[in-house]
Amino acid sequence: MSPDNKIVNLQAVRNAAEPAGTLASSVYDRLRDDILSGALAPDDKLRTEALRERYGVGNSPLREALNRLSADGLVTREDQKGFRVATASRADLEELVKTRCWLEEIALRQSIENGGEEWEEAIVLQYHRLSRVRRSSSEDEYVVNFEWEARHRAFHLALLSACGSHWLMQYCAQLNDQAGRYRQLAIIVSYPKRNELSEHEAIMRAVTTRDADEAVRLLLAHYGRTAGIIKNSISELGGTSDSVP
Amino acid sequence: MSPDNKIVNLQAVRNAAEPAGTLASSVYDRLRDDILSGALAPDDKLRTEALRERYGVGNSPLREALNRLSADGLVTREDQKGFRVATASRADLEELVKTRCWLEEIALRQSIENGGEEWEEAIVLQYHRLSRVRRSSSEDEYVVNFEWEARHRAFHLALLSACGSHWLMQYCAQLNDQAGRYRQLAIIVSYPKRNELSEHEAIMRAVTTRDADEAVRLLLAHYGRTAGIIKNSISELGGTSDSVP
DNA sequence: TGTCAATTAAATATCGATATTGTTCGGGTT
DNA sequence: AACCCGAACAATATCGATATTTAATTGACA
Repeated sequence: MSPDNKIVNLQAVRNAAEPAGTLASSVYDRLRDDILSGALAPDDKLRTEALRERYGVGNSPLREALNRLSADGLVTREDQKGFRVATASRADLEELVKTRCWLEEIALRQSIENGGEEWEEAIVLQYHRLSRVRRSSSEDEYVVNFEWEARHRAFHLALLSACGSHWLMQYCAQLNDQAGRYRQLAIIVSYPKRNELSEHEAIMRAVTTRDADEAVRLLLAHYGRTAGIIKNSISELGGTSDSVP
Repeated sequence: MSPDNKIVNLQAVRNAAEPAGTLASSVYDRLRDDILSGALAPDDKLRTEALRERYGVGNSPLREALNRLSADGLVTREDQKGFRVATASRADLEELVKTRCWLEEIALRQSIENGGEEWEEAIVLQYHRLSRVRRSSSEDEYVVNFEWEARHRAFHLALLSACGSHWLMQYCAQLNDQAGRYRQLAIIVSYPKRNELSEHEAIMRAVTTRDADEAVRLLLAHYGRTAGIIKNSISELGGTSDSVP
């Protein structure tokens, strides 16, 4: 009956560009984008009053969205004290990258072992889609391109999608989003010249050749390099709270 | 300033026996217990009307609790259709155990590598606490003993607590809870005679000796055995919906 | 008579305005 | 300077109104 709005369970896995049947879901999506894109800075306190005005909604849907986001680890919640954007620090980033490498190595090896034709084709498809959009919306300066973000995410998740565990997929998706937030925070400082596309292509080749060791090596190097760039380009992370005044 | 109610972020890591400052948190705790103990059966649809009456609260706190639970994967949510208790199946159980073994092996090895005195002592302490309570509240038949559940959880998490990643800890805690739910679902059928305490003791010994391979072997065997028992004692999982009529 | 479709009725989720409760911050007192 | 009190503010809870989905019933047609 319902067309395609039946997302199973994992809120974190849903794609960004959906009609969002309920108002709460819509606010969830928009807030999520604002946090991931850095429009809402780490540690900003999220006053319900301000947010209601910002998104033009009532209390209930906003609160619901915030609760879901706190589940994703994008905002923190404290009883009687409200919500704030999750903090960001060098230590957190290192923990994040470390965890991501642990989990994605497992997921990737499992996928290579178990994945069928369908899985391989999905990767090729997602790579193609990724290669068709530019990283930045503007030519001159960096302006976040949500389409690129979505496709980048889709490509990386496709690599892992045959791991055989919904749980692990969900976790990887979550860590992926967190890493995306750090990327946005850092990229404002330095718009990288690195040709990421070739790295993605190399990963795809190793994967479709079923060379697990090589694929893992490339993937972890990919993350390590990104993490290095981020760390270097960030003097200190934290609340430059110039949003939602 | 605030005494000790400042749980960082992970709702899933919090202990069950807290004052719960806000109503929503209180409902969250109670609902969680009801699901983990099997009082609310898998796939039961959670009608807000019934639940509001059951817990004597209004709409908002209930909805908030449900949203948090859906983040923990204990309930599922679908736009415009409400909430239900997460389903349970043999396939899900296998996926769960598999994932748990992957993640806990990493966490345990890391902990053994990085953990200090403090960590070791915490394990010994938690083991002691676990050994002081009975599995069942009643002598004759099985009646869930929330104190045992809490300490069992604490012991297992203590093993992993030096892994160096909040993320990984959170995931392990979540999978732990899920496994706990299956244990409850199965134990109703067969109250096991197995002496779990000796297994826990063996794990503790291997860990405190820093014998990583042996510790991992024991831990995974522990989970495998439990999973086997559960699978055998369950004809078919699913809604024997005799709760919340 | 049986099946399918359409319509209606009941149930349930969503939403926003309002009321309550808790937290924070400043001024005055010991 | 430390402490307590009260006013202003923010978060949380309740309730009533609206929109949506699920089911049930009816009517038409094979």
